[in-house]
Amino acid sequence: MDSSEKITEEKIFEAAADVFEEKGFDGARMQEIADRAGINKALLHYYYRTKEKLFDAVFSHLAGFMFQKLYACIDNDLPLEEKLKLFYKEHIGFLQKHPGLPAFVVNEINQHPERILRIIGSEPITKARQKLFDQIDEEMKAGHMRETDKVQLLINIVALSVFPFAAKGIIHAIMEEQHIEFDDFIEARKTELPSFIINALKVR
Amino acid sequence: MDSSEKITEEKIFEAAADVFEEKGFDGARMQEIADRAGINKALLHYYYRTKEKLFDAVFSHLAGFMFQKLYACIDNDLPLEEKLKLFYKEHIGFLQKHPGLPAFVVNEINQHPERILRIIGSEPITKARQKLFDQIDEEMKAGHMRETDKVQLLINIVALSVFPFAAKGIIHAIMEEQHIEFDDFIEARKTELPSFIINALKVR
DNA sequence: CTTATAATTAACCGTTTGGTTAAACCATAA
DNA sequence: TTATGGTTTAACCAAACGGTTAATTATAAG
Repeated sequence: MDSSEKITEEKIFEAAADVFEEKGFDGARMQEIADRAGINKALLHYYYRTKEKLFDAVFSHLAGFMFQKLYACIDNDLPLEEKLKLFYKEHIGFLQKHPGLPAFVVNEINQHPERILRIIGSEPITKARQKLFDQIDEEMKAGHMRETDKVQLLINIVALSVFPFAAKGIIHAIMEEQHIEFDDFIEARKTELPSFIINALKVR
Repeated sequence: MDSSEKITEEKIFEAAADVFEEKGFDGARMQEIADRAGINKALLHYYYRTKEKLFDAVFSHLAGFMFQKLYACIDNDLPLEEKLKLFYKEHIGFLQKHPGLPAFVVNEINQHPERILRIIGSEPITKARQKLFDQIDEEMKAGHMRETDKVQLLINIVALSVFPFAAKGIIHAIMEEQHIEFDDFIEARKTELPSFIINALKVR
């Protein structure tokens, strides 16, 4: 066997990730995963005993990947304004490279909410979130921003970048009607969103 | 037959709507729809020949319903500030009554984008959207709000109300960790979001 | 080379799935 | 009373599905 080839287990995992992300758990077929991995269907069950086990491996990897990247974009010591600018640049950049990820993760969690608990409660993510909350508290106390509910604000920030990807089918259709390229629309948000949020938080 | 009973076709349609909304097209089973409608499975195929046809009927009804309600909340002659306050009150109120709708519609469109075209391009919806765009243009020209991309703004407005429902599984988990009730979090957004947007649009 | 073990396959299996069929039911009107 | 036509059912069907089995091939150690 060519040693430069990917090992079988890895090929299976990657094919499974592609198929699950495209079609979801219910729509995915073990046969298609085997075909895309270029192997026999029985080999799937040799490495990952059941569809559920294979899915679990793929899902926790992808969901963990997504949340880890999200919070990594927040986890720095910049002042809030700079943090927001960097966040949307990096986070939207990440989503551009993985445009199908939000819809997949969001949907599978909606149908099996228990799957999220390990991931969202994990140590580094909890810490990054707390750090952001502390920073917001400080800047509010210092009078640099108007009084705001921290949790509401966090959800607002994330909703604005993630929603167009989670609802990509709809947004794409609307863009078509407005004669705008989806990619251009997204690219513009990297600078549009920071100023939108910063304005919303200004004291007056 | 008791004439006060719902006619069979309607019972089927409602059961199908429930099951499809809960499990999606791939996860839904014709047998379960029949069971919930209290009828024989063959009767499904008597009224709606195939699963696809039944799904199409349900989906276009639900998706049309959702978009129609969304745009109805915008379609009035109030000034922008008042319009936003009323919009979030009414639209979030609607979503509270149908919390599973966004996730269902968003997901099914992602997997079959062609399904959306009829709905989003329909006459009344196009008109309501154009009306909002005209109003934004006027208020910008009059100097009542800062220069903003209209399409970006529309998506921002909708993202903030819809996202927590489309990603309900995730948001619910985050709320649990923060010891907040999902319903309270949503209720607060009815007033939180208008002031957030209005602030973001203020000239200075 | 021999042998034990791991990887891989073709063929198969039981169950579930969407869908069909033929007969029964039932209101209605001639 | 009975013919009629829409409605409902039990039983059935072929295909697709996730998963298993038993045999074959590759790998490496003694």
